[in-house]
Amino acid sequence: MSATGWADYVEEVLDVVATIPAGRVLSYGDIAEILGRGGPRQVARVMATAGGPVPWWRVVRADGRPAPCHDGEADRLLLAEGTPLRAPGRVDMGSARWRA
DNA sequence: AGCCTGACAGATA
DNA sequence: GTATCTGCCAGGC
Repeated sequence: MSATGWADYVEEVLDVVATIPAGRVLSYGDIAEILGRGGPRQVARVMATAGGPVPWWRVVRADGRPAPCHDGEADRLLLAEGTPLRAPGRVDMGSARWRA
């Protein structure tokens, strides 16, 4: 039952991203898993199309590397929020991974 | 209708 | 450690 349209999916994804506290991060696949539908590509698509009003920098790849867009900006923002970095420009998944 | 691209993920070399 | 391929799902041409 996927009576949910694209707009609803966008709202759910943005809602989850907006719920991520500062200093924590979630991977695209994690968000997809939390929602229970779609996939990492769909979450990424939402961020690319309507990820403006949300802290997109708190959404990183499974490797812990920030999204390829505004790379330097993501690093700066994550560092400013005190996100556990395993290396410069790389987030420590395992500590920074947020859980509801 | 088909083909290509992509803010991804996992495996392999 | 990085580079490359494939698989997945949806959108754009």
